[in-house]
Amino acid sequence: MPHPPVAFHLIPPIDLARFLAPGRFAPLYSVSAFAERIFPLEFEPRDQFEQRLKKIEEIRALGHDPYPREFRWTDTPAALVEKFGGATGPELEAYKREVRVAGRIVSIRLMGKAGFAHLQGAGKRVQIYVKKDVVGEKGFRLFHLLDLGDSIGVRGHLFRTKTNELSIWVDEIFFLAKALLPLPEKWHGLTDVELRYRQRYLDLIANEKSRQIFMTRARIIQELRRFFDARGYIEVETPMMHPIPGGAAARPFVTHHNTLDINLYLRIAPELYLKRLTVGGFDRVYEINRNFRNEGISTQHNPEFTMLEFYEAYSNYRDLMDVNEQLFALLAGSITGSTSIKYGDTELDFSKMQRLTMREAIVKYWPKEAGEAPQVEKLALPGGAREATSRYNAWAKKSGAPYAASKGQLTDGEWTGLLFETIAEDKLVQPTIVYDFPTDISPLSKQKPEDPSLTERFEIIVAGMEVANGFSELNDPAEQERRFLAQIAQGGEEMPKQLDLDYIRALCHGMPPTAGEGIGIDRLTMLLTDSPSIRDVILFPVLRPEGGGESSSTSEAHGR
RNA sequence: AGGGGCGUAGCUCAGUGGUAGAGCAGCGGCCUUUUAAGCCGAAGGUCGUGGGUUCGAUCCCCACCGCCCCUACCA
Repeated sequence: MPHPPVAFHLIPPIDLARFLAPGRFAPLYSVSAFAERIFPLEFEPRDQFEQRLKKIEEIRALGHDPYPREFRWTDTPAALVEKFGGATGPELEAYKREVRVAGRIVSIRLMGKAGFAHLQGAGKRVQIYVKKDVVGEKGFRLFHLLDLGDSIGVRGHLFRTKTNELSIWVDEIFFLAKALLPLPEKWHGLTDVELRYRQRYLDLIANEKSRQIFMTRARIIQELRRFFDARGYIEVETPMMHPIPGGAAARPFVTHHNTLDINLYLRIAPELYLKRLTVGGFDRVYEINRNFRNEGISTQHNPEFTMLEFYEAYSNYRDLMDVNEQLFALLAGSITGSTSIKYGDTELDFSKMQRLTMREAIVKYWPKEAGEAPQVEKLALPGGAREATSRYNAWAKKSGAPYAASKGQLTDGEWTGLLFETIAEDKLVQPTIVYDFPTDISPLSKQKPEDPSLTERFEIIVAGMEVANGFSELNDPAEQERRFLAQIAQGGEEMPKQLDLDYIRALCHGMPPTAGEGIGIDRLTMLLTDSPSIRDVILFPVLRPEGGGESSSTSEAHGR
């Protein structure tokens, strides 16, 4: 059986005599003073908190540092379960080696002069057996002082109990850290969603499912890095604080730099900086990082969210579509073991992606009850999308179907986009590439040579969610300036207020033909972990502050 | 922002117009292979907050706070 190398030598052994010298563990503060200070903060339950503070003193009295510096371990609980889960009692007896294991105590069963507990570490539990005869009087007193939630280390060897559970026969207990507050209920765990989000640390301890989701999220990001690294991309970090927010249409958060005395905006997209890098000769770049949008919160929106953005010189949006089909199939396979994955009540098949132009999608998902579907050619005519929308809306009003509400005057392209979102987007459950977006709603994409009203842009929609958005990047500085100015002229809170002149200047130095794309990591993770809400895949989603934080009606970011 | 739902012990949940209950956790006791350990005993609550109706409100009504879901917003 494998015996992993143990890195005991990395840190020189401590001088125990000096370390345990009298007074060494004298409390730095009085327990009751701590309790007085902390309880205005309302950490509950107070009785258990105080009980445990007293135990700290008793642990000190036994000669243990209640908060020691380290513990040299040989195996995690998870590793033991993995390696020895199948070993029989006699096998363990024959292969009797010393193990040193650390973990959090998640169950205790005390029985007079012996007892059992479960140590949880690296996501798995292993049982320990502590016998007074073995650990001695003091060791057993320490065992008695343990609470659920405490961190301990043990030294011992593996065996199987009468009921055949893999367990550690403990020779020595090392106290590692005190838990002053109790763990959630051991059987039902933590089910209150609000508590799960606010106190994610408890959720992670108590709910294996939650732990798995975040492990999977980490693997997804790992896989993505591997995918792009293998294709000659380099990873970069561009600014999160922008003097001019750009690269998307969204309301930014505002912050202030004191020394420079300027307002800065938390970025709504890294796009314009990444393309400056393409100008600079980084032909393949990607960034995985946060964007911030001062907008609504829902099961699909968190004010800060993680995007992968990547740019590839000398390619176009068709190349990206092909890359995406590979990437999504590969990810689904490596993360879930199959290209067909369960999401809610449906099976999503990532082995292929339907491709539809935006106009085709409108025609395909036009409700029969709303009358004859418009022709693709009709939608392309001036006023065509608008006419179709009003025909649809007339029916929607009567039938109670979603209404395509427009604010103000819309252009043909905006009508097309609106109609698409109203009737088609949420119908796109199976992975679908929707392409050829109207120019009017795609200020950063290159137009189609044969039809300047459309751009070489696509989105990947899965389970009705936009998970990716890519295009052939507009690199004509004159055309880019025209579109920026049009946006500014149009106004509105989510439109840029100011021309990003340096970006135009960068384009003037010549950006090679480039294809670029953003993939929403949070939504991708939702799909691959079968999570219905984005908050299930974000460790600390945005919530209102606890205890009724001040309601600042003077939010600068809103400018209202 | 609008609609619906929820808020009872640290956690998971019952419950009632007459002032509150269980399990787990915690406390005391018994128990040297248990495993949602068991047994005995004691403790733990401004029933989210504030008003109102009522002789009496945790329950009914109103407002507020927080969370969840749907809609809206989010190219």
